[in-house]
Amino acid sequence: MSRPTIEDVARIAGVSIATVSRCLHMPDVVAVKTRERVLSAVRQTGYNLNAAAQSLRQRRSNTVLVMVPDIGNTFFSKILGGIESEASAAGLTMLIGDTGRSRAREDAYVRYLLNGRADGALLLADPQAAWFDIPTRNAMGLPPIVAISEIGPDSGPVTVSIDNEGAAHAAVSHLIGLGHRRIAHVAGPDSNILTAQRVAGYRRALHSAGLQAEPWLEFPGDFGLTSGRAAFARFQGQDQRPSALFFANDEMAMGFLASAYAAGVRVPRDVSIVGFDDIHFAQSCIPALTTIRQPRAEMGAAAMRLLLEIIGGKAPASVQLPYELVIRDSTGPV
Amino acid sequence: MSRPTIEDVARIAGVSIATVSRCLHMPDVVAVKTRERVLSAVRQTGYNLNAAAQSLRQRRSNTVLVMVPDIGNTFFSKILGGIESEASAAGLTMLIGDTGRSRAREDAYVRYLLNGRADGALLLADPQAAWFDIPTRNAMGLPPIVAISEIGPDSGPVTVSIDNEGAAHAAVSHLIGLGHRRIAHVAGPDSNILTAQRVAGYRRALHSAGLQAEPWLEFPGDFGLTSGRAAFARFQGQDQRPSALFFANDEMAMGFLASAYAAGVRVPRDVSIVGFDDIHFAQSCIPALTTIRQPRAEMGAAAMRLLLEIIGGKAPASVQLPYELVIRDSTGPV
DNA sequence: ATCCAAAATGTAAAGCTTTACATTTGCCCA
DNA sequence: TGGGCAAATGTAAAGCTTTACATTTTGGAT
Repeated sequence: MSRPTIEDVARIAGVSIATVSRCLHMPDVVAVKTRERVLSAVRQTGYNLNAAAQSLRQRRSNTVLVMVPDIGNTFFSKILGGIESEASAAGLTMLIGDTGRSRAREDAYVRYLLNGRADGALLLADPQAAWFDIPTRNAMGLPPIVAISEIGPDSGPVTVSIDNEGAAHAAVSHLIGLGHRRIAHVAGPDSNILTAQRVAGYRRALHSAGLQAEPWLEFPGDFGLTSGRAAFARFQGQDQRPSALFFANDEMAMGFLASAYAAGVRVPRDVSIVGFDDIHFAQSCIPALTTIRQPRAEMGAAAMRLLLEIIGGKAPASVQLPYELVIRDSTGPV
Repeated sequence: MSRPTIEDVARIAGVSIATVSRCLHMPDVVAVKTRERVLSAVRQTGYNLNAAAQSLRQRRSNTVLVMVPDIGNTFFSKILGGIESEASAAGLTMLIGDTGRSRAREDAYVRYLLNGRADGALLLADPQAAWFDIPTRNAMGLPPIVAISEIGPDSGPVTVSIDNEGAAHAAVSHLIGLGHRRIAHVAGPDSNILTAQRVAGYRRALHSAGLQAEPWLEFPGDFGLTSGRAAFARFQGQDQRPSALFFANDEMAMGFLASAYAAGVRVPRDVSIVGFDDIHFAQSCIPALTTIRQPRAEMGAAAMRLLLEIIGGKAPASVQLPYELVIRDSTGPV
């Protein structure tokens, strides 16, 4: 015996399939007595809607897909929480696709969208392929998309972001305010759109203070723990060590802290550290990390709301949310 | 103009819809010339399969749902990686549902399964509701399920796990081997099935060494940073401080480390610390954390393979994978 | 040229639901 | 009792694909 269908329910309840369908979706238009009979038949048969048939008929799936570049990156989790709450409030199921920054996986999820399995998508990272610019997307018939944070502005989708350049500026200005003059920056990967913005903010802050931006004070990085450790090695090896470092994310700062501790370099006495993101563990770093907090839950929620608007036929503008400099124990006077 | 259908493609290519379908799924049975014509028509129209129709007809969705209790918990990410690689090798798309340990969300994903949107599910946590025992599941007509780690054994699904009791035993024995005699355990939440297993291993290790398991050495915890900090407060306040603590997970150990550092208590000189899980940040704790590594990617992969077997009609047995004690810098002699 | 088997293609049904429209039922009032 | 209107229910089509089976085409052998 295979899955019961709406027809089985109808037969048992002694009504037509239309009435069963109405019982399930618009219960108030069917007579109370009938409704009871139908619902009891539903229980009796253990009936469940066939989502494929429903979705085929309704031409929508009541699902939203969130494409995450790396689910292991703690930065994304709170964003997902924000998305989920808005999505479920709107009756949509949120599903997460982890692209692992791989082209193949990304393509798999794009196909998912193209096949109509989701009514829209939220992008948490710059895609590998260029399928997200508006003309291409329309040509492909892709459902609407909203990007969060890591995406280029040109002809791309509606976006939720913070002022990364301004935030970097604020972080570095904080260091300057503490008397630091030789301040290094550990950047993100070149491929990431945020990298350039944060570098720009770093440089501008230096300039505002009459300082020179020196190439040898700009360290490469890739957002990973290891590149934080590498940054420490480079820091150690320099003749004129910077008295402070601004990291493009918290994870790299944590890698640096671990290496510094192991080498007996004290933070913030010997060197001040500022991170970016305020991830979960930032408060429990040793020492607790000064960083830039992004309103992650709110970013997710805002993106989901934008997506719902687009699905509803509107054409909302991109949104920029406020960041916050969270001063903890990893920064101090020179 | 709405989405092109297979019929549009057929018309343009001058063939029947059956041929188009065959071109897409069994290209070798159609003549080369025809195939070319069809594929060009596909490109021309920008045709994409309608997943709903396909799934309706085929009675499967080529999707596997992974239910995660808390996507922000870094413990899960590598498991997901393992699942993904096996899933995509089998032509399935992996989707993640974050239940947030909330009953409502969990129900939403169960409904997702019941509606036939996924061909099977992987459970990364003990469900809130009791829908996963085999009789209930069969009665509901749920697709097959495999659980990873955090699930009770009774009448539940096929499971992939490690020997938690043995691992806890190994961790505590390591401390005993270093000369520790007063060893505390910071447990997980009571609701979690793993908690009891790890407590049991802790107690057994003490007994094996002729030590007494004392209630005042068993601290409560909830796997969060904060309960690690609370454990430190309790540790501080005790007359006879333990010389070592075994934590039921790394995150709590990290909370403890942060508080200890702030209070000037040195690890491992003043107190030795062992965690559990070997999460990403464990190697960059200060000091680097001695912990139990679970083969997370392999656990995910194994679970996915089991699920595929069940889908394929077999009835595989549960699997237990080896753990490993990773000794770093947070443990030392008394 | 004819015939046959194999290859290629076509036809049509099935899969399950939603929904516009048609029909029936129930109720109130005259 | 009958008429009329609203409420309740039913009928049937549409949504798009896969696939068993039927039919046509191809190509080779005689």
